[in-house]
Amino acid sequence: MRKPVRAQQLDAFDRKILAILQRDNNTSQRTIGERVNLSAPAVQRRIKRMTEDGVIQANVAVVDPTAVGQSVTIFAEVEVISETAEQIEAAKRAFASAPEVQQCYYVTGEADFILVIVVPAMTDYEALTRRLFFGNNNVRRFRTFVAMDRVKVGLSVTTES
Amino acid sequence: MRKPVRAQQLDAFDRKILAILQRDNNTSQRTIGERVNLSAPAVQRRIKRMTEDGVIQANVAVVDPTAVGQSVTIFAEVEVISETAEQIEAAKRAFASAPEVQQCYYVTGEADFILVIVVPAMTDYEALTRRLFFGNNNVRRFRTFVAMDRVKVGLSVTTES
DNA sequence: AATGAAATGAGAGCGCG
DNA sequence: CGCGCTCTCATTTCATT
Repeated sequence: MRKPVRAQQLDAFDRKILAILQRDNNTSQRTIGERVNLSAPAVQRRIKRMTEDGVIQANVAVVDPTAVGQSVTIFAEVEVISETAEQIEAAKRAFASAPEVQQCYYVTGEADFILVIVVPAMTDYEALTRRLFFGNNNVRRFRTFVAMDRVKVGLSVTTES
Repeated sequence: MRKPVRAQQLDAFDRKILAILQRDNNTSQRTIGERVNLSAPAVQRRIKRMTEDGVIQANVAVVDPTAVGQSVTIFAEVEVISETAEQIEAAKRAFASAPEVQQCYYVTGEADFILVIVVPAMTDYEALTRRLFFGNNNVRRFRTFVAMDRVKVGLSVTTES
């Protein structure tokens, strides 16, 4: 089940606050207030409300993968054989449950899934493919793209027009 | 230029702390200390050191794209014509500068770049392709994958073996 | 109904042993 | 590394429009 996001309209204040928090969520409420022309408690209320509403989904630290020995980033395009609802759900669960899989999207186009995978070395990816792709008889084929450079990385989203 | 990450060895404490901060960076130092069996100031010192060393790259809020009217997530595989260093750098800059482009990777394989793009609607993506792909005479071709479901999303990285 | 000002309490950031 | 302190910041209360 997915989070029930009561997507009500966000006003200009909310959007500005989100823009700041997406860059640095340790910014003090007083500082945010000064930048958006609001008092600290007002900022506090809005952040709380957006968190409850699921607009703010999490507050996380971004860690450099190479610093923790996870130096290989890989994209994998996966094509499945059967696209029945049960089969798709099973594949989603299988992919999402692997800790090496950072991101998993179900897509339209020439592939069915796109995975973003981070592993210490290529041998680990090889092992993962055996487990995740060759070990899954609903996977028809997959294509691998090895990242040579992380040109831009982020989950941030444009909140201002 | 890229950040100079003095990638020294992280011990088991550091890795546990990172694992916690990647889930919720608002966790108090006292709570973290209890979970990893360390005092709060010790936790603070480690976090400060890892931040200075670039292991922790940022602290950000994760915002639900649909809540801010950015409801379409798209993957684009881009193949370029010339792969000279200057041309590649120019492409990197062009892709990274677009705010709709959340993530951009330079990859090996059947494509040269993979982009993760988030826009309010398909028409916005269409406009973006004109600007970014058709307007760039070094782009040979590109393929589009529209995300129907964000099965798993994260920048988190496995810090524990 | 949402805001801003003031008071309270928790947590971060120090130096100390 | 842990213990104490200080001080900033988050959080609540209350009056106001």
